[in-house]
Amino acid sequence: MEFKKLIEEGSNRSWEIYMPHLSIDCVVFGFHDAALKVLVTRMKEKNLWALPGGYVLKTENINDAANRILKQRTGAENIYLQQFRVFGDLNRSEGFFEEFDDTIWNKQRFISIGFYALVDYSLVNLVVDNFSDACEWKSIDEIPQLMMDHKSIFDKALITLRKQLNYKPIGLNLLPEKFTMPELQKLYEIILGKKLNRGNFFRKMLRYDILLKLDESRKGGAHRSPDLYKFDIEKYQMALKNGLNEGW
Amino acid sequence: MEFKKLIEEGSNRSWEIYMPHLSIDCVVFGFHDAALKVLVTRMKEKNLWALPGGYVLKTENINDAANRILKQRTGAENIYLQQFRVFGDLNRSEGFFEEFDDTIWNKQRFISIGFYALVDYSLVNLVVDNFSDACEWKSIDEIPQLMMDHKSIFDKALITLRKQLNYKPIGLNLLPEKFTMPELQKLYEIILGKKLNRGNFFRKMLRYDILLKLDESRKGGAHRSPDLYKFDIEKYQMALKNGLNEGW
DNA sequence: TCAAAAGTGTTGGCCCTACACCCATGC
DNA sequence: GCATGGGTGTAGGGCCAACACTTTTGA
Repeated sequence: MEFKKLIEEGSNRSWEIYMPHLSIDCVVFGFHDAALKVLVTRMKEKNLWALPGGYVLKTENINDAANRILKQRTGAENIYLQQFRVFGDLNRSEGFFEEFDDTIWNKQRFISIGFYALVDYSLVNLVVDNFSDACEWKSIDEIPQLMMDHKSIFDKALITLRKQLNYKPIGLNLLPEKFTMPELQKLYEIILGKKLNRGNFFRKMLRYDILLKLDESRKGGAHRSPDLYKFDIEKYQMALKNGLNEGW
Repeated sequence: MEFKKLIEEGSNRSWEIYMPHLSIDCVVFGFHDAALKVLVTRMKEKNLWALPGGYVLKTENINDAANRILKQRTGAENIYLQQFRVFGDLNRSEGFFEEFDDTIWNKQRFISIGFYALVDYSLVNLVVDNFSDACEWKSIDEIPQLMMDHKSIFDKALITLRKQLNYKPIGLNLLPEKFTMPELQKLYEIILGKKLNRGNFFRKMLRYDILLKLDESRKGGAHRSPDLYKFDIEKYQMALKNGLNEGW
């Protein structure tokens, strides 16, 4: 059984180079075809879907590890990446790797740091690694059953993302450089899972003062050509740092 | 040297019962004398202040560990306790325990999960443990120098707390059961580090609809007696769950 | 009776909602 | 020219800051 061998051979090396009992799981969001997508991989043999993840080198910072793991999967660098929660319940991996020896790396208790990432769908090249036989984008409303507690990691990431909409700008990492207001609105609506009023969204977005209107419009639709915008990077970064609507 | 012995003797036991390389640090906030306070302990011999913390038993959930650690320190149970970030940089403990053997528990690399807690100052009984010779409340603007990266853990906790004010109710765990509006306002002002308008605070708080006005007032001041309030626990919990001002 | 704190009223401005109305485009 | 989607106008309400006024209390 090739998979079993892979795990067993990887085990020794893992014990050597990684922090034990510590893992990273990433919820990678992308936006495509008017849908919010999440990156999932399928484990060989097990035929089980999982969030992309990995371990932290003994000589590596946590954030660097998350970036490395994502780069291996997607080729993308300088991704918007944020830790949002630790998942460390005792029973989170119950029933997995039962067929292996207790000393096997993968069978240990793992405390996993959840990161979520926002990436430009068009810039990503998915990579299948040794332990997986598939790596795909799935719409957030068509996510297959996920292994262990990965479903709840995903849920928590989505909730966090939704909350972020209230006080942080979003879109720079999910949309192409140039985009229209209706496209941006669509992104918001899909993240939130509900319709927003067009005119009000339009003005609210402009009031945030993070957009630059371009002298072009998106031709090709059957109707009036919408104006193109891009983000004012500096103001966007400022808003990311300082928040948008903060009360008090 | 007694301290050294303590550490060395504790080491073996720690390796046995705790998850290696994983720690918990708690930023415990209390409110007293019109000041926001934080719990700090002083390590024996080292004469260095630190945030209260501990480790996670191999048989224990993360949140249970945090609760246990806090209960040992404060005697308080059912504390408002929330993880807010992981601190896992390579160099975070650089220079500590240098005089010990490399195999000693305390000298390892630790990834620390930061929790912050809100507790009723009056209900807490501070406990000095084996490794510390002091455990005290310090005002947030008079915090002594803290060991390792504990200062930045504290900073991040305070920032998180301030952000929470924008979308979560606060006070249930920091104030006594009955309190006045000016007292609640004082709490907000101290957390935020700035003055708020009295009338507007008053009405905004009432609009949140989480307060119950009592038929009593706080006698004794030299001036008009302020009305007493308490939190409507059910509505408070609802607001905690659903947020207060959420946009979109 | 007076100072100071606590409760309440008032005003103008901004944002939000909702809906309506134009404008542009491809058929 | 017509349907449709995109940009803009507008009326009403709520929240907000700022400030003023009134009430209550102990000295």
